[in-house]
Amino acid sequence: MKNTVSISQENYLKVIFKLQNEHGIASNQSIAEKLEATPAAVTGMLRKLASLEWVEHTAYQGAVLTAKGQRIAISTIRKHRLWEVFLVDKLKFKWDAVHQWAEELEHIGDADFTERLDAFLGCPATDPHGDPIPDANGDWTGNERVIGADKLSREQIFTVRGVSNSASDFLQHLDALNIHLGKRFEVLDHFPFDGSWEWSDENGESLRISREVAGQLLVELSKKEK
Amino acid sequence: MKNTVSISQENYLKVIFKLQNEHGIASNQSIAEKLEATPAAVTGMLRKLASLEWVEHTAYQGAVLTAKGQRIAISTIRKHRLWEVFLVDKLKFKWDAVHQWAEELEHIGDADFTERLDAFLGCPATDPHGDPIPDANGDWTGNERVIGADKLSREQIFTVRGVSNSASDFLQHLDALNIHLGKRFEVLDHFPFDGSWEWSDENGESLRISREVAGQLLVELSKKEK
DNA sequence: ATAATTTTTTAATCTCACCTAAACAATAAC
DNA sequence: GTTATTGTTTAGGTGAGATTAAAAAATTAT
Ligand SMILES: [Mn+2]
Ligand SMILES: [Mn+2]
Ligand SMILES: [Mn+2]
Ligand SMILES: [Mn+2]
Repeated sequence: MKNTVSISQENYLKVIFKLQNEHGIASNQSIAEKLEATPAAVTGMLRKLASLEWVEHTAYQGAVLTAKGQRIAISTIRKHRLWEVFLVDKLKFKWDAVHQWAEELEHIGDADFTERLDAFLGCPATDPHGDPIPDANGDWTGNERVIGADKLSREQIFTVRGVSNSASDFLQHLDALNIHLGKRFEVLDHFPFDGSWEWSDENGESLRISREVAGQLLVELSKKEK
Repeated sequence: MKNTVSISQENYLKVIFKLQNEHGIASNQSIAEKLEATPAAVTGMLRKLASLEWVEHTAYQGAVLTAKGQRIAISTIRKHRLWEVFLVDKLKFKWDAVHQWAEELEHIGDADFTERLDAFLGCPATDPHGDPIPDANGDWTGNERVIGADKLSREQIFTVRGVSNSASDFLQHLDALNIHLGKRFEVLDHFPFDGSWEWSDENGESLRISREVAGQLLVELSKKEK
């Protein structure tokens, strides 16, 4: 009766959780892509997870987590993000290098371990990419005031709060642009031709931002004053 | 050609390393016991490790690590002990609770990761059980002055430096006796009848130590003065 | 509505690490 | 030096988690 969850199962539950939040249901193919596995492998695992009552699987439709499955997924995400904080804050990794290791560390430790880690890190609210860290009960509050940087208008002042893409090539590009979480900018201009932007930072230095970059940056509007 | 080492393989190499240091060669059965596997499973893995050139396996004799195998084993031991320091120093685990987690954590991270962890922990020389932590090159110096507490004689003054058994029941027993690394004692008496001892601590409190406990405590003699 | 395409499932295999039981070597006992 | 005992290997098999290739269902296009 030891219903213990395997590493592979945790990875599946985590991916299904994220897909389900985006599209309401996780399709076989979308799961396969994220996990770099074949659709056939996904079918097999979904049957397994369904038999464990962690997902509900409707043939040819896709999968949705049960309450129990969601609990496991959120706990894994919590551990993933806490470890990312550890890697950046304590081990001084760059934010583009932590995902791979957190992907392994997230499978280690029980509830007690996780609470110790959380306390040691000072109970951080977000991970190095601005993603919220669920609390020990699995609850969390996303920052509701955060919007995509491609939704801004001229003269708005805003603070960078997160990224919707944590791939290292994107994060390294942000480093090259000297864009990091917590930095404030003002929108100087927007160019419909290519969707690009001109922003200025707090020192008045102006920089150009491509549509691709703005589309994956999450920002929070500031009160009108600078 | 990706010659990557699996978790199971690292566990085998680590166990073979320790057995080989004790007995010159690691027998099939001794490996099986430590890993809680059957001798048949060990034979299979030894064939695999031999084909990877990490051990030399002579049928019916036993296994010895190659230079490459030794490198992997020592690196795993280094990671294990560094993680144990992390768990005790940073996450405030008791020393009897860290082994199980370190057994998993030791398989995570590359050389760069390990050096960051080492630096973060302040390059500790020993783990929470007094075992030496190999350096990044795989070199380490055991404390040559350390002897078993069952080798002491009356009136000798000594400091507890380590344990030769890290099982949690033993460590918890030491906690109950209020014996910890770094604590100094003096030998008051030794009783050949049952091999037990009488020691006194620095406050003059005397305590009785069984043969079993003394046999698994590692101590360092102090200069004659108290 | 039928045909073409895409997605999912099934079926048959694979690898890894393990198991039990039987055969076989090496050691120890007499 | 046979015999008994112990240790090791072989043979056959399991289960988890993958794979490829073919069949089947769902979706989209004509
Ligand atoms: Mn993972
Ligand atoms: Mn993250
Ligand atoms: Mn291990
Ligand atoms: Mn230790």
